[in-house]
Amino acid sequence: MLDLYKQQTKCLVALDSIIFGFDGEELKLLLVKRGVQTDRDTWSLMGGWLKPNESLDQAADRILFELTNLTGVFLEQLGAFGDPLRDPVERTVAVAYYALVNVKDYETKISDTYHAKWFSMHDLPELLFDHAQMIKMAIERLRYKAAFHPIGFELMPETFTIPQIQNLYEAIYGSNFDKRNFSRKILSTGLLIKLKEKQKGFSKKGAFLYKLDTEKYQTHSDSFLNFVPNPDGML
Amino acid sequence: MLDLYKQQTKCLVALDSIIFGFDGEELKLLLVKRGVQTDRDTWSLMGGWLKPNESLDQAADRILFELTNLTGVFLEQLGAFGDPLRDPVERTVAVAYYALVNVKDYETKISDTYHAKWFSMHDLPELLFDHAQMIKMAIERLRYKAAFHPIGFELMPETFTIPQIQNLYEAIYGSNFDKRNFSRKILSTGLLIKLKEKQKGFSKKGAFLYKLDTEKYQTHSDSFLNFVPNPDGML
DNA sequence: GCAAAAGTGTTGGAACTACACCCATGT
DNA sequence: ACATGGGTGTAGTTCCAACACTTTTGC
Repeated sequence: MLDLYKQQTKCLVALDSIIFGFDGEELKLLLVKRGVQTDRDTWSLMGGWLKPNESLDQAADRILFELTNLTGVFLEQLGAFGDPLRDPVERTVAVAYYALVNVKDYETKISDTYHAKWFSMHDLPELLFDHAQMIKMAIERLRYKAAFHPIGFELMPETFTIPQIQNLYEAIYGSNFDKRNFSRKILSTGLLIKLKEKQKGFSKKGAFLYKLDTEKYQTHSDSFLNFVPNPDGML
Repeated sequence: MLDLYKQQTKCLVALDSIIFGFDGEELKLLLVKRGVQTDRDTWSLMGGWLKPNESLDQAADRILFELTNLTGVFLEQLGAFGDPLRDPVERTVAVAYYALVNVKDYETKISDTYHAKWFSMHDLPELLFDHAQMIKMAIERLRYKAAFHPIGFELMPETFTIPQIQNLYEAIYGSNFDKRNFSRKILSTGLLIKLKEKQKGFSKKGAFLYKLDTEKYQTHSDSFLNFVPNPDGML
C-alpha cells in the first residue's frame, strides 16, 4: 500500500488570508510586504506554510494571529489554488481564507514584523502570484454570503450606528441603498439592540448606537435572510 | 529565498470527488471500493493524486474521467481538507470537488477498473477517512447553490418532465413541494423548451417532455433566481 | 369505470421598492 | 438661521404560499 503513496509528488502547502476591514467609510484589505527575498517590493496577502501537526483551519488562525494578534476572528475557507505555475519558485498549493475584522480591534494590536498596510479595495497595488484572483473570488464570496447571512457585523466595532452599517453594505456591493428601506430591513432581523447613547462628533444630530445581540446572532448565524436591498433586480 | 521554501514540510495532495447522480427517483452518490490495500473493504469517494503539471481543476477532471469516461461534467471545488490525522498513512491534504452527472450518461460509459456503485443518499456505507464529512458538506453546498442557480438541470437527462425535476428538487431538499407552485416557478425561468412528445409508460396520462434552452442557460447560469419553494420559511 | 398521475387558476397576505418630510444640533 | 446628517411612514406592486378540481389514459 505504501508504494502508492511513496511514488506520488508532494507539494508545499501555503495558506493565504484575504483580510477585510472596514473603517466606517470604505472596505479595506490588509496586505503585507513579502518577507521572502524575491519580489521584495511586491505586496501580497498575509500567508504562511502549513506545519506538520496542524489542520488547515488552525494554520490559517495561527497565521492571522501572527500578523494581527487577534483571535476569534471570522475566518472561513475560500478554496484551494493549485495552478502548477502559480508560484514560480516551487510547486505550491495555496489554501485561501478570508477574514473579517474591524479595523479598530486591529489597530491596537498590529505586529510590526510584517510591513502591513490597509488598502482601499479600489486602489490595490500589484500583487504577488495569483493573489489578485484570490481577492476577486473573496469579494464575490463576501457579497454572496453577506446577502443572506448577517456576517457584516463581523466587520463592525462593538457599537455602531445604522448609517455605519449601511455604509458597510454599500461598500460591499458598490451601490447605494435607500436609508429608510435599509434601516427597516436591518432592524427587522431582531439582531440589534438599541443603546441609550448617541454617536456624537460626526454628525450634528448624532446617531443612536446599537450593539449586536450576540445570543441571537449565534443562534441565527446560519439562518437565511435577505439583507441587501435590490433596486431593479441586482443580484 | 529558497531556504524558506526548503525547510517547509511537504504534503501529498489528493483529489476526491463527490459524484451526485439522479435516477428520476432518488439522489445518489457514486462510490468506489478503494484500490489501495488498506481498508480494502471500505467504500470511498473516487479520488486520486495531484500530478506535477496539472492544476487542481484539471486533476479533478482527469480523475472523474478515469472513472466515468465523461467530460464536460459540472465539477466545482468544494474545499480543502487537511486535518493532520485524516489519512493515517501519511499527511495528506485533500481537495474535494463535487460533480453533477445524470445517471443515464454514466451507465453507458462506466469503467470497470474501479468497482463503482451508486448508493442512495439515505443508505450510505461506512466511508474512508473524512469522506463522510466531505459528503455532508457537498450536500449542503448543493442545497445552497441549487436554491439560486439552475444547476439542477445538470443532473437531468437531455429531455425530462416537470414532475421529474420536481422529484429531483424534492430529493435534494428532502421535502415535498406543491406541484402547481413548483411548475410555475421552474417555467418562469424561461430556461425550458416544451417538446411535442410526451413521456409515456410511467404514468397513464403521460407528461410532456422538456429540454433545457442551453443558450439561455449559458447566459443565465450565474444569475440569481429563487428556485426552491419555501413553505413555512425553511432555508 | 376507476385508479393514478398530469395539468392548471385564484386569492389573501407578506415583502419589497419608491418616495418626502421633519428633527436635532453644531456652526 | 442654516446646513448637515438622522430618523421615520405610506402606498402601490410584486411575489409567494395555500389550496382543489379537471384531464388523460391504461387497466
